[in-house]
Amino acid sequence: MKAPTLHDVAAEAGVSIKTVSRVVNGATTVDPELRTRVEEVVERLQYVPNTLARSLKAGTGDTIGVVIDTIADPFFASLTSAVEDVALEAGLGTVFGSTGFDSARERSQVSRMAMQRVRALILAPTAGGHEYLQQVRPALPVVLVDRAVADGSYDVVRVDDEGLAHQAVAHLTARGHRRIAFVGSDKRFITTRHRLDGYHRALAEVDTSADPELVRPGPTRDVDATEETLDLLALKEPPTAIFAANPRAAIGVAHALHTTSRPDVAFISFGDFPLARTLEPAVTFVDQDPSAIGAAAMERVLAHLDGTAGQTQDIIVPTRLVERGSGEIEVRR
Amino acid sequence: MKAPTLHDVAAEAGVSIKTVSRVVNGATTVDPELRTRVEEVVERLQYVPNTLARSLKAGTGDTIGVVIDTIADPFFASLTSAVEDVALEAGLGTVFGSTGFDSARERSQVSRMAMQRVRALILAPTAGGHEYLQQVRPALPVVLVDRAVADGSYDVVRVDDEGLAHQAVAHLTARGHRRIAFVGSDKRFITTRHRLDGYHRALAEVDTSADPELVRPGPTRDVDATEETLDLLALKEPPTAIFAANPRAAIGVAHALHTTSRPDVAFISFGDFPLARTLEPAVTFVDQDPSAIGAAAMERVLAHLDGTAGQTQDIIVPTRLVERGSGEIEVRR
DNA sequence: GTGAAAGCGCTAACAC
DNA sequence: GTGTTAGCGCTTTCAC
Repeated sequence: MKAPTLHDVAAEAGVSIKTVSRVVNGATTVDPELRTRVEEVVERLQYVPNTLARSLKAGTGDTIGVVIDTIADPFFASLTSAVEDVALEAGLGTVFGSTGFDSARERSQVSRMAMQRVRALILAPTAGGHEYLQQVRPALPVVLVDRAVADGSYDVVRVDDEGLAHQAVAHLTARGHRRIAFVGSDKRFITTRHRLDGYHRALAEVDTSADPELVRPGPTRDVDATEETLDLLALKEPPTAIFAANPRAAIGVAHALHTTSRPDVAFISFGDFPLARTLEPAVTFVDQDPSAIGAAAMERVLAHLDGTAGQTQDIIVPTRLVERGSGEIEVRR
Repeated sequence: MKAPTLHDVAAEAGVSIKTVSRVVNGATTVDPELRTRVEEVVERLQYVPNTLARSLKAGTGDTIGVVIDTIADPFFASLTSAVEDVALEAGLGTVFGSTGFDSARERSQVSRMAMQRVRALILAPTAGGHEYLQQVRPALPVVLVDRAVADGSYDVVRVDDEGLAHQAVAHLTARGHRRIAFVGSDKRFITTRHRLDGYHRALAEVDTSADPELVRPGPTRDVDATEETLDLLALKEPPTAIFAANPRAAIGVAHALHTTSRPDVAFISFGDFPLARTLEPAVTFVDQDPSAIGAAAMERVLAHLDGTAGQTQDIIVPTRLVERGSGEIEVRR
């Protein structure tokens, strides 16, 4: 039981294959009588046009590819959702693939998408090398999201990691904090390193250097961030404030702070998370705006497809620090 | 600057197009010398096989389609992530489309996927009619997730909404609660109605009928659930316990409960959410296990593709109630 | 072990 | 306004 083709419809309606094609594609130059006859047969045979064939003919597909760490991460889920919304308006579908933070898997996902002839690729690059991308590029516009790669020749849409981390930590130093801990998720990520740079710069501005004991860029799961935080609180000289470098880490930190009843520790998160506004005190955060990043990336893709992209761009999506209480706690005297 | 084809490689290597095809597809029956020559040219020309053409020839694509409310919902993000993991092992890619709860958009997403000749469809149906699905079905295995449609002839993978809601509410009545509020997200969803049924049954078992004032199935955003909760708490006879019918509503309820300092109100959520374990008291919940649903749905899809699917199945993924404190609060005397 | 030719479903020329 | 033809890139006979 195969799907009917243009040919089948044409035979059934007693017209040529091309006439059916015209009807299906809404051409106006078709005799009204033939048109209705064809439409009737299309309906009866349940004819569904085959995009594969169309795309093969056209030389390019009608989907755009999104390759990210994992769709289960709310940051990337929002980002991808925004990409889909913009893509859909342009009549493009969305395929996605997750890397699981593995650069070999990233390569295989990208390769699969290149074989599928996606129109363009939106990629959150892993920590690995990206020379291979040069090879797909001629055929395929690539827009990076969230982080750049060493080779600066790609379009990127991201936030100002260094600057925002600096702003957050300066927010804390302005309230007298000097022992400020840094809890991140994975030092291998360039974003974590940039946020760490901002952290150090803010401390340097108040003539302080970070106590290595307070710098924990490592955890990859919440529970680790919780453990790191518990460990920090148990130090001889514990931190008076904590900067969490991403929402995942922040959730772990928040858990530790609450289960040990330490609302006196100042706390700022890089990225919002559900219930951050509900905790006592509510969690001050730097907004990451994933959906703005996704929408901007997709707009950039459309520009490439239009041929209006011009020079390589490094787009910094504007964000802000939202004061909710936890970041405004003054240092204890 | 077009992508090179088998033909280009063949010409360059001085062999036939078929030999190149064999090499690319890893056939063993190729002269080693020719093989290396071809491989060298493939590398030099950056040849990328065209899946579109392969699929056209094969008559079917190599992706599976996932159509859900929105990928920004953590429930569906986890579900989709699990689908992708299983699909990838089977060598299949994942396309997704969101309905935005709109049944017209659902139809257009499904239609787009049918045109793309996805191998199978995993669908979380909207509230609208689904007669149209009958038409795609012959060509396309369909597995529903999270909720069924009126026509019971589709495979479904879901949890036991009625039974779990009953279990949650019975958990509350067992602790003396009789004034138990129901806060949902959208009455139009069949899942909400099933959960409401379970709610009513549990109350009936203790010879109580629900006070209509306490039943709020309507909110669609957190802020609404927050407002509904504040309104409930302000009643002359407020509820002593609240059952939130989904995580989105639960986040709203939790916010209201915490900002008004009402830890005395018992509370159970249908579905876990980040920080549910961190709040005071930690939130008791019924597990929804989205990733088990996604994995089971994809396994079912693979069975269809193997031709081993057999009868239509209604798969109920086992779940459990996790006691964390908020659901174990006894009624005040 | 290798190659020539046909055809997957469609659209874009180009006749009629 | 409508039909015929060629060919998109690939795989699959079936000869050699």
